[in-house]
Amino acid sequence: MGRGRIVIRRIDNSTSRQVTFSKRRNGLLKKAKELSILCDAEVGLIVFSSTGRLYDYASTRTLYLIRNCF
Amino acid sequence: MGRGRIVIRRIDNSTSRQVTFSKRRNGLLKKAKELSILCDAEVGLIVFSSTGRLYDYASTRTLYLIRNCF
DNA sequence: AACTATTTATAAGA
DNA sequence: TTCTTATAAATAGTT
Repeated sequence: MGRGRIVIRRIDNSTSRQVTFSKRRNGLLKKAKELSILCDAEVGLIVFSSTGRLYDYASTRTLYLIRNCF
Repeated sequence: MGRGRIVIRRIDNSTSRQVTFSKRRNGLLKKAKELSILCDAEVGLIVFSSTGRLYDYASTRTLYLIRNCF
């Protein structure tokens, strides 16, 4: 899905890992939202970066439930 | 991302909605797992179908935390 | 942060 | 409904 194929294993180089995290995190959040809209499904997604920043998406009240866990 | 472009809105036809749900749910779960492995990130994903079935992925202990909410 | 060659996901069809 | 395939979309490597 890019200039070359990659193996799904931890990316060693921290800069590359950061860049890939940013790209794929955005892609994942977009697809989570699309799934909930297209299919009328409840979706809750949380992503923590290695630096502890939180990114999330939830279709309705799911997010509140999840956040109450932390 | 297929034979034609689609607009992101609720799919009216329930059969099509079911089929799309199945395909995209699998894709989303796969990408959630890839993100966690590639980028060493914590990822928690839960999806409820309209019939109430639960599908999920979590990189480590996230899932347990989420499940305790329900 | 943009670009683009290429891989991957998937909408429609069989 | 499982498999196929044409095509849209995501993204790896580059600039």
